[in-house]
Amino acid sequence: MAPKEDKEPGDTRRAGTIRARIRAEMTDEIKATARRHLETEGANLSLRAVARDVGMVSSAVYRYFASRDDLLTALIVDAYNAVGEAVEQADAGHVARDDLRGRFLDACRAVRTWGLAHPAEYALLYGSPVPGYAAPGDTVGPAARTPMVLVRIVSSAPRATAPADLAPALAADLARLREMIEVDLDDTTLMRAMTAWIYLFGLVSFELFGQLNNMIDARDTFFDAQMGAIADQIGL
Amino acid sequence: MAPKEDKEPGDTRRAGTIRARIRAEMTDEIKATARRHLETEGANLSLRAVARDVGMVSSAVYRYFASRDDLLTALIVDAYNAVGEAVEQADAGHVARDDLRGRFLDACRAVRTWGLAHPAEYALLYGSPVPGYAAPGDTVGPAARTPMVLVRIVSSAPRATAPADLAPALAADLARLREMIEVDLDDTTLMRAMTAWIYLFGLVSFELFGQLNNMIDARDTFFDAQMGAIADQIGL
DNA sequence: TGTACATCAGTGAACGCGCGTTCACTGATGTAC
DNA sequence: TGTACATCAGTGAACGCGCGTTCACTGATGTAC
Repeated sequence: MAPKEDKEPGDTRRAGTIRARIRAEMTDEIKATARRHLETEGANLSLRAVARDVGMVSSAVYRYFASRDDLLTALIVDAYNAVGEAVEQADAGHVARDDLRGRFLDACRAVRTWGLAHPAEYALLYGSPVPGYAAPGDTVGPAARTPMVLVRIVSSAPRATAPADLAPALAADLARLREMIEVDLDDTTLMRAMTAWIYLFGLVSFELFGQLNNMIDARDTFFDAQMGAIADQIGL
Repeated sequence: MAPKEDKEPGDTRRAGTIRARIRAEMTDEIKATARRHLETEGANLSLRAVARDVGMVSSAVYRYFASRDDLLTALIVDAYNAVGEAVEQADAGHVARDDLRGRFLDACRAVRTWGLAHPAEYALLYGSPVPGYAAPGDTVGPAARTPMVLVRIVSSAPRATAPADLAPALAADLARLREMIEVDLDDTTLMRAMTAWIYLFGLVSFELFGQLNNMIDARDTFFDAQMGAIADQIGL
């Protein structure tokens, strides 16, 4: 992640002034309006349409975001943080800390609930890449919040007895990953955490993207049953 | 699926005439060009740009497809058939018919291979829904080909001993599903087949949509290891 | 085998829109002395 | 406390594009007799 000068166009570094407060409010309003537009237009978001809805001329948006892509990035970062926070709170709210399976299922349900409530933002994060848009480094921190919760829960389980027998290249990936996330866990457990992570988002994506239509109507039950099977699989 | 009059605009029912042959070739060329455009522009496909590339005026495309959405539908149907066929052939090519685990893993690899070769088409099928586009019934048959292969493999395994204990609503979904696919298998096995199906596409989507970037470089090995874990889980 | 008529593919102009981004500008708010 | 100057938010016009779809039309291909 390049440590680029974090100076937005027209940033008034010191908060507290009326101007700074209004600026923050306007920024939020633009983002909120853009989020509403995502619902109907998907990722091909129109900066002009957003400006119209906010009630300003299209060029004025450039006082807040340097380009359409910058606005998209802000939405993505916000959305990653929103899911991440929902999942973190779901886990934190679980009083029985040693009920790992319960904590795991609650965390998973939090992702699904957030996704159902914000399908367009979910699609922005986990759906098809936006053509011509390259996510900057700013997104990786927020993006990691949700998998981190899963990893912490899974890594609290008793260690697997047999060491994993993995190809060297994959073992190297896992070693690097382990350093990045700074959690102490063996290869088998890390692979299991990834299984859970991938399955969770695969399932939510299938539901939100319509792949379960005309097949499964009992969505809540189906979700619980399937995530339960994965919890079994990863030893929770 | 409504039995709508299957008459395309300007359809010359009897093939064999020069005109009909040229028409078929032009249709293919338009679709091929549109597929190329998908790679760079994603689902917001421009009919005019496609026409330009084919070398005709934009209005001429309307002799072949009634609208932009119709063209999209044709691409989607073709793509579902392409993955489906790849998976069917992978399974058919597996000589040891009782090596269920091998057949399963080969079928899964076929999906991934196809996806890596055609990422834009994959995204069209399994990524974010295209804003403003509603898939017509024509797609459900082709879409079912891939999961059908998985179901057939999984259902060849020995039956689970204990009957599944599922909520009535979900059991009803599964009963309906069982009738639709006309395969004789118990609830547990059907749920397992769905686990495999969902995990497979979750994993391929994560890889193609960039969620594994900067995490896993040994993609082939990771895929095999993860799908192997799922094969264990579903008793193959 | 020839001819009259019907069908079809493709053209080019038009309708009525939309877009992201730049630029010179005005008037209000904030800051330093 | 007052004043001069700097910063900032928002305007409105413009640039140079793009889009899907309709329509009247021409000229070529196909069909029925």
